[in-house]
Amino acid sequence: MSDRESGDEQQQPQAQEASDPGGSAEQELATRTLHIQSKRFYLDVKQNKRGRFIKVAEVGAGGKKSRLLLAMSSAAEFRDFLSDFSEHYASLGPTNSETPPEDGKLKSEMIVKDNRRYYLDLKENQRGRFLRVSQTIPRGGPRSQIAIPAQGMIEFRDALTELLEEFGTDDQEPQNELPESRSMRVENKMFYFDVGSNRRGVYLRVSEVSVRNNFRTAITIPERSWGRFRDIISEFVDKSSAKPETE
DNA sequence: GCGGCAT
Repeated sequence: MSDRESGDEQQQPQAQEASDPGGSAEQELATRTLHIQSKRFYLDVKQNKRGRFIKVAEVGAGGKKSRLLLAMSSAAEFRDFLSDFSEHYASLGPTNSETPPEDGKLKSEMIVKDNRRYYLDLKENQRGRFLRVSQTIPRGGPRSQIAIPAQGMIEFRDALTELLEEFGTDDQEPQNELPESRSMRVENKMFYFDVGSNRRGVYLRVSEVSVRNNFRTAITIPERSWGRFRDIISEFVDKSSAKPETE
């Protein structure tokens, strides 16, 4: 069901580290808590093998939670826009002044980073003015959004600035070098083992090519599951009565 | 002490 990374909120870091010697766990580098009117915002700098990012979580008075993730570079753009938005906000007249915008949007900006788009809209409703930040990912993925009371934009920006000054605004993707490809011949087949990586992570592609007719098939194994593949193959090896080949 | 014109 849950196909999203970082989808689970209540994870014990220690337990996760222990069960994940490979190191794909998230580390929490720093956190800030803001109280803005009835809401709490948590700004967490986190890091996993995909890189460093800031998670913004909003907790409403009723315990309603929402969160969104920003790469460090996007967080920096966001921070800069927050200055613009608060300037604009400061220049506005009283709420519900003579020119209510038709779409309720007083000012909008967009941040694009890879697949993710962040829409920043300063809006106004009966309750007052607020900055709506919504994150969309393509293919109809879940849209996450938070709403920052306009009065809190400065405070929010300052907290973000502190974190960015400490942890940088670069998305240093560790792009750790991938293992060399391997291949081996077994009877009339060649097997190729190629490690690659894409947006969804690192994977091992095992291709089988017939020496006879070049017929090719392949499977793609996500890195997370390599250990389980190994374990299952080990079980079969242990139960096997075949004599091992000489290499 | 909210609450965000939208799935």
